Amino acid sequence: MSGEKNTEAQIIAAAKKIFMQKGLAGARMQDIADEAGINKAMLHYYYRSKDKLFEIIFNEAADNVFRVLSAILQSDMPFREMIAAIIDNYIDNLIKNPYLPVFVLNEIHQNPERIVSRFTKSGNSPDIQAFMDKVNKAQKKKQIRSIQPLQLLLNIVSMCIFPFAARPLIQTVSGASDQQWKELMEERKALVTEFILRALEP
Amino acid sequence: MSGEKNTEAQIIAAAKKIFMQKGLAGARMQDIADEAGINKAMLHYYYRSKDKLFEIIFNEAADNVFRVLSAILQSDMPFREMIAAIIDNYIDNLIKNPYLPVFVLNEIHQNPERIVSRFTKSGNSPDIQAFMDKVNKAQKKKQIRSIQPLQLLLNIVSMCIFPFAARPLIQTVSGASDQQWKELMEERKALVTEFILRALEP
DNA sequence: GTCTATAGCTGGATAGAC
DNA sequence: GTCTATCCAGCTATAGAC
Repeated sequence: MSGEKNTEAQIIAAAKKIFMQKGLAGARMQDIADEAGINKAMLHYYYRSKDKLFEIIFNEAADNVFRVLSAILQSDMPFREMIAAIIDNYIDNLIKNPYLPVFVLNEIHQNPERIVSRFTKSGNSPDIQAFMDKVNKAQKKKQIRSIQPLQLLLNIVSMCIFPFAARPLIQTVSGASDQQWKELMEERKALVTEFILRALEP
Repeated sequence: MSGEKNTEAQIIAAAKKIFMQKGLAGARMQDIADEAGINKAMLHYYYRSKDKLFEIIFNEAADNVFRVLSAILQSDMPFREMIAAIIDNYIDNLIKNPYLPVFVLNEIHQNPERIVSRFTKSGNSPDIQAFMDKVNKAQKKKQIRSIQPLQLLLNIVSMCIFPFAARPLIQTVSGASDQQWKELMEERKALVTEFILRALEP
């Protein structure tokens, strides 16, 4: 009875780290056990199988991706503030979770059904319709020029997420140190917001 | 002597398909053999090991990613045309190679040294400096407003590549069919170009 | 060159002692 | 609950016949 809750949490933390870095196929139960400072048998004792353990980690990660969007879409800030909030929150979140994009993108790609079911399961799926309504409303009011809402949303999340997915490549190409990388991403918060708002000027 | 050159090419084509979809860790030599219509032993006869075969496929894919950029960066078109050309070529290329982004991103992430060595090996590494010079020159001429060139480049490639990396998620969220997806991406060529040029207006 | 058979190893999962 | 030992499936790689 010594570990129990504690061991459980340690396993989740270790699994998160390993799965995020190596993906489902690349991760080894032994890696996770080592990371958690226990042995393989315990993993099965608590979480039955590799797949079950993975599912927990993946769902948590997928929810994380959605949550950032949906929280903001549900609020009713003015259009420009909403854009700024989406970008600020995404980039902040990704600075804290650098492996998230590649992990989620890769596993979705390997098994698309996973994300479909997670999205349908509602709870915190982002309300895309609400976003579209807001864009259309801002257009009617002549606050922004005409643009297809889905394409705008793609532009926003692309500019937020992609640099993190391509980080090793970007650091190689640009020769940026880890410190410079962080500064570059911090700069992006204001820069991307301004970039988008300028592009939308009527 | 029957197959020879032909068999070799068949193996590469099959390996490309399987590795692109499943990645290094997820792919099985048996999958590749099945796809090529031969048996496992042949793979080793021609390419020695799984790692060697993978390296060939990965290098080809990485070069592809770089080539799109470097060809345009080497030409000396006017600034606005260069932007349009980068976007057109990237999106066209990705419509033809939908698995490319996730594959390259994921494998770079698993083993960053791979891309570093590929980039250093020159040949067709994109000339980032040339891009930066062009942006600075356009700024001096007051053709565009002030922006850090690297950030601009990130914005451009992000908007081109990310949607393809996130395709299953986007189709789920938006409910787009495969046909609608293709139309959406075709639309993006003009849309992203206009979006960027508007954001850069002085 | 191409195939079948199999060696040799890795890794997920379980049995059973404590 | 936790550990050690072990089973067994699946995989890469090779040996050897044709």
